[in-house]
Amino acid sequence: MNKSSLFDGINEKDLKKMFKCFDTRIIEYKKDTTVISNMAKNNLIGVIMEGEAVLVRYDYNGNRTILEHLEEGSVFGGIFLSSNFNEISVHTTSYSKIVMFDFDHIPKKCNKNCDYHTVLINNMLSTLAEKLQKLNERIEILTKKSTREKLLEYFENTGRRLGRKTFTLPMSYTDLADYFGVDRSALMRELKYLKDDGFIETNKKRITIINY
Amino acid sequence: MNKSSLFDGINEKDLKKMFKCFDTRIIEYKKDTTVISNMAKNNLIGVIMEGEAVLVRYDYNGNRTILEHLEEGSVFGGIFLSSNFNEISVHTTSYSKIVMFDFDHIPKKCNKNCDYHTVLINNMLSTLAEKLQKLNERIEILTKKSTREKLLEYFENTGRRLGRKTFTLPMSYTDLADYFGVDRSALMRELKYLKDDGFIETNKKRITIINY
DNA sequence: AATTAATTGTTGCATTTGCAACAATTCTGT
DNA sequence: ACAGAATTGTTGCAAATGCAACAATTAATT
Repeated sequence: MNKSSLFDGINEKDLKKMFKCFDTRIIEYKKDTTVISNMAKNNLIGVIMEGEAVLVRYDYNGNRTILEHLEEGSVFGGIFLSSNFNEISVHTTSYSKIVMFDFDHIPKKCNKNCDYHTVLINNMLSTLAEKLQKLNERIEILTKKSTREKLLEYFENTGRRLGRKTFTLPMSYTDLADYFGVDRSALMRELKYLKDDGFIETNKKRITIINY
Repeated sequence: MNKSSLFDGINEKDLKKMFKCFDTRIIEYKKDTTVISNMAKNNLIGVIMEGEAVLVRYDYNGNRTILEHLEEGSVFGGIFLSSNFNEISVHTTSYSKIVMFDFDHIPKKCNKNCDYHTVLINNMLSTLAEKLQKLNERIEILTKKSTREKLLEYFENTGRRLGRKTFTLPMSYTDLADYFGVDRSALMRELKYLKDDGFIETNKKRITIINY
């Protein structure tokens, strides 16, 4: 059950103790349920113990954008977001079991001074640092001026991370276009040009980077 | 001297103790000095105690990009960056006094169990959260499709934060274009269109949002 | 297995943007 | 106070991109 890096190194028994001490609620949700709305304004931390969900945002037009896919172990909460986001909520995309507690518990020195507390704080630091890394990587891509550069940078990053030249995209092209902040059809077009120019080969969502 | 939010709530005396315990180096730099290069690869945390600096990045073409302006109190370090950034360094833009120590000291339980330690960890959590907020806000802008939308979003955010419709840009238009990942001349052009269309008024770097 | 929903792939066209180049202005250092 | 550097402001033009619209394919639901 303990798949989240936030709880890494905390054993089952301590975790139970902690959940009690933190006044944690573990809630089970059916598919397609709104877990919390208006998230940016509160101080809750949530961890997906089982299932999947999405972090979504509604803009003033009512358009829904997926900000993040949350899977087993993912951590979410207002603390990770910009405070001028308005309507942010979490929706389950499958049956899910989610733990929620108040962020304030983390820095507070527990009166029982539980030893898992130190571990949890370290994990929280790592979790925040990881999120920062991801955001920085995305910014790096978003600031590239052309869609071509965005694609190449993204492919190189993915290739480097996996240590190989061929890989399957972890998301749909529709989502990739959103990730790049770019029109989907424009992305497909540029993808074709990249193939024509011999930079990559593709087969559905399988990408191969060509060494030139 | 203690102007950084990282050291908030830690008094002068404790700070000195802490610096000793953390094996901290306080170094003074002349203007235009490289403080550290290849930063993404190490684990150092730096805090600007006095002066100003920039966080810069050299890409494979040797082009220099300013990633962040660091002022008194700013915190920098590999932990805040994406690991696949290559050449990141810090350059002073004025005489500066900078504190550096290893990040590993922060989560580690100090053997003397100094009470400022808890405070420091809390501050570190806030610092990380603040950085996340800033990055999220920038991503929000970067994913807008047009320069016009980017400008409007940015102006609205700034106006909301300051609680007024008129304000002075905190950076040059050149830097703003970089922040948006957009060509500078294209930004100037769009700015003119926004004026023509009555969305804003400008006088040098003074912007007024027009209620329509 | 059949129906519906979602994603992919493609294209024409208008608009936006980047790029290059230059003059004007403001800022900085000596 | 001056010289050089940096920033601002503008423009023409080519290239890239967004938008709309649609068919084809694949995935999901009942």
